Amino acid sequence: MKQNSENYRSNCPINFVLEIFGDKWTLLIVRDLMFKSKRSYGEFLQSNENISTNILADRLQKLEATGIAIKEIDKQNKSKFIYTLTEKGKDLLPIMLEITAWSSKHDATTNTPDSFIQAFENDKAGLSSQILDNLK
Amino acid sequence: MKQNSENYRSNCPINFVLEIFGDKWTLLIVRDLMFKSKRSYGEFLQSNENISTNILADRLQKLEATGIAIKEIDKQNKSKFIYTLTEKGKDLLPIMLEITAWSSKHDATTNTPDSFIQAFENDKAGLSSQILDNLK
DNA sequence: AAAAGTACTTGTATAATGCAAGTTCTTTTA
DNA sequence: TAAAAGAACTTGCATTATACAAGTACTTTT
Repeated sequence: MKQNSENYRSNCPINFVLEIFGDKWTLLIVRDLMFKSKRSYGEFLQSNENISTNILADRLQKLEATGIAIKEIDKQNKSKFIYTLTEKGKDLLPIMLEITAWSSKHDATTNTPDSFIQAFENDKAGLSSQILDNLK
Repeated sequence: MKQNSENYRSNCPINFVLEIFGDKWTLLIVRDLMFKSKRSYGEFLQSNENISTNILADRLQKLEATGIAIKEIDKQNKSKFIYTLTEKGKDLLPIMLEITAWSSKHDATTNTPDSFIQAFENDKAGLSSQILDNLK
């Protein structure tokens, strides 16, 4: 039997993403890693949405477990860990861009910069590679 | 004051999507509406993931409240309601396609048809308009 | 008029989340 | 070199969300 081989509710690709990101917090950490150059527990804690410490710890561990981020000791400061996106994590960029575009269109209060919208509409590839370069 | 004007946790576009879709069920209903030609409560109930009746009722009401779907009496059968995607709901298509592509790449057990992957890579616009045509 | 179909609602147990406080390990400061 | 500070969690408990089983209301078919 191959159905639901890893205890997923189904083998649907939409469901697969929900099993990882189907909560109110996980994707915010990806956002911080991808767009805000945040890397440490303390930095993630400071985001506007106010994540709790236990939820943050849990989600970081799940992001590691699912191979979306890795955790390493900071070489400059050994009391610190830094998290970085794996290739699998970086591959989420097109989803993140489309989400941003959708919210910008449908949420009047979104704070998306105009420059992003312009770049997204006129030069999606350029925008993407700029963001990915930033992660190196 | 304009910050967090509608009681969102922040004005971030990623967060905006999470406030609507940040759970394990809501996006599955959108999937069923968008890709599976499902329209009624009873049809949504039958999906593989096994949603509970109270959660389904709650999510359908939220999808209406957020303007992503509308609920109407079925003219052929007045004991039945049918749900359809609004323009705002249809605008989720690029996100859904990117999610499908990501899962297909990173989940070995995904059931995404090869024909989808081909179309997504070679003719994204054609794939999109074919899906949207189907919703009319 | 009775049965079946469709869409929910309700009650209750379990699980997830939110909040405040405490712990451990490393680095800096006195 | 001992004390304080920084960073990353962990723990306990109250609140909220979800899961499961059962029941209700309205419409259509028999």
